[in-house]
Amino acid sequence: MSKKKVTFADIAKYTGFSKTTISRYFNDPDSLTLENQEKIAKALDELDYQENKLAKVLANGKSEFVGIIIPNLYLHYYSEMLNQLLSSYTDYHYKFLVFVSSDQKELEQQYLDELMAYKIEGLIVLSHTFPSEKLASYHIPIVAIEREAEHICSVNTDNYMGAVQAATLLIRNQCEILIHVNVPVPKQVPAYNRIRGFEDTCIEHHVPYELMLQDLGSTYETTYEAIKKVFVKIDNAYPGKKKGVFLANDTYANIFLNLVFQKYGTLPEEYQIMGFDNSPIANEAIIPISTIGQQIDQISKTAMELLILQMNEMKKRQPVPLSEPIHKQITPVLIRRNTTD
Amino acid sequence: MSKKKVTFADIAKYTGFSKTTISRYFNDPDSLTLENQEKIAKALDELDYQENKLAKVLANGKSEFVGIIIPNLYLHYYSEMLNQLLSSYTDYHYKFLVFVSSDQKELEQQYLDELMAYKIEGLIVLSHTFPSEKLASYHIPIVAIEREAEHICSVNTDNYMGAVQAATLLIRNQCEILIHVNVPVPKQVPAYNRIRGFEDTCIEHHVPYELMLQDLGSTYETTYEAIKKVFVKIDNAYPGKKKGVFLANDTYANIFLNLVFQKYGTLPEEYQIMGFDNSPIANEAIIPISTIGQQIDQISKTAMELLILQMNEMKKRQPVPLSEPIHKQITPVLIRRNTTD
DNA sequence: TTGTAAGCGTTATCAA
DNA sequence: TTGATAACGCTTACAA
Repeated sequence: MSKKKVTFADIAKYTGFSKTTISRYFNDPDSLTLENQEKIAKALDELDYQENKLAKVLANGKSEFVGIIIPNLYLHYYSEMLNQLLSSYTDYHYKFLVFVSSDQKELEQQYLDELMAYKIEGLIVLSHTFPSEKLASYHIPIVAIEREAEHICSVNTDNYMGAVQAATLLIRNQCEILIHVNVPVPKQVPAYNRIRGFEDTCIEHHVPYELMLQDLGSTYETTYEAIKKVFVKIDNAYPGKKKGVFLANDTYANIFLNLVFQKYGTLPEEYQIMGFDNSPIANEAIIPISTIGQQIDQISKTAMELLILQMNEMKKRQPVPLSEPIHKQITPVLIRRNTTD
Repeated sequence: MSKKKVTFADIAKYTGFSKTTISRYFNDPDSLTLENQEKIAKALDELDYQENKLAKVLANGKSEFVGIIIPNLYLHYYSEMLNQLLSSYTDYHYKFLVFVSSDQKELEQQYLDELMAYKIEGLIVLSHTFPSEKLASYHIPIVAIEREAEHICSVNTDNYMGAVQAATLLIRNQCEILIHVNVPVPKQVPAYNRIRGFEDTCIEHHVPYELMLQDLGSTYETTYEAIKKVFVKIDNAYPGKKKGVFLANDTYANIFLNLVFQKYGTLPEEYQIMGFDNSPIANEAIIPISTIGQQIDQISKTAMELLILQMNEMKKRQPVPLSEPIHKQITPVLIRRNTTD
């Protein structure tokens, strides 16, 4: 029974060295003779030593913890992002304390308190609950992903370019009218640029367009009904015209496609459909949907690099915080599948 | 600039109490007079005290950490399970250290080492990498979810009952031939019982059936091709017969449905389709797919309860570990949608 | 009701 | 290359 835990003191006693030397064995092994390294290694093994990182953290201040606050794991975008972030362990060995926010201010405040109490070295925020100003006031390394980030570093998809790519493809495919289906996005959130990019492209190419911005429900069922109304409206408004429909995400696009397919038994020539996100549903739809692929792996990688940059700075004796938050954009990729010619 | 962190010693000096009293203020406030409580509260506020849980843990041994090792977040089943587990913070205030396993033995060993080094109080395992015997050897509270768990506590969906429900519905709907599409599941994993439940039900009702157990690919594309072959085979083998097809998950079912739909332009009377999992794709398919719903919230809840049971035991002076691992089953629910009459 | 002092298991500083 | 000794910030007997 390995009841009592063995500590550096035990190893020291067992080998005749001091605790300091044992500590050195772990943190700077080359400062010991090879012979002594082996002695200690042997003792470690024989006593079945288990390290205690908490004690280490208390002594040296480096928790190797990164906090993550994420809105939900229901949307593929978020779960895949979390997946990528967690997978960065292989490269950096940071450990992640993960909280799902569900948008309650008090709860999220608790999360922040806990994260601070556990001495996280950095924080990645995807939730929208707190303004970046408040987050910045914690004075720890932070990176925001796809959210308002005036006062903190951030990584976003280049939403503008994504919309430009989508609209351009629809125009190139001879669509006579372009329609963008979206919710009324607040100006300060990054996704607002999808609307701008779409509009600018249509104007630039002198192509007629319509912006359908409205509440699109919050459950699948309500969303379905909302999109259905949108479909009926479009289908009636532009008979015989080639319609390029750019929907704000793949879930919307899939519903729209299903509605078209159910009415016509196929996807007629006069409909072109583009989604956004490249989530699985775009690929698994009755006809694989063309979409704008957010490069989640790139976003995650960039976010970690940006965070580590700041965390490394904090480890210096005289940390010089960034004078200005750094903002990065990742260009999305156009994924042509079967709903665009 | 709040540079130097304030500790109990500072509060003690400031208020004239001892560190012990400050500690008591947090852990047993009622042992202080109301007046002194207020004094301390005031000091805490004025000095802007930030607690340090790591120091606390080192002193009292209770990390409030639970480790989670999960195979991936790509499958909705896993991401939703993680979501539910993380959400249990609201009830129990355990913090979660999350790792995604990706099935590499060495990496997963690292995860376990880290988790032990951070003194987790308990562990939830969904990955299949290590046998339960090895996990049990760590002698910490563990709960396995939907995996081999001979030597550790576990929570599983009642896969047998799920398959019985699916097969029974297909039989009740007058299917003349029942087909189960699955991969060759190893006997020791819980999902094996889906096959047994299906077979037993068919036999009991004297309904002809076929088991199609074969490799179904590991990417969407290979899976699509594999299911396509299955579809062609079934479609040729039983012309004119009412076929009840029970697929091992909703992704398979969706592909199968798409193939049927593409061939016939609709779902013909002679096809009945059942999936498994109740993942979003079942609902978002061209026709909403009937499925067996895993009660992920129940599973998660039960898992946490089972873990907390063990963790609480460990906190006693004389912990008596469970003599036998406890295994719980959660009955899934039949979700009738539009692919079964 | 409050205080003293010895931990918890490391690392950091300074000496040797 | 190695060792004493004092942190790190909190808890917990044991005393008062």
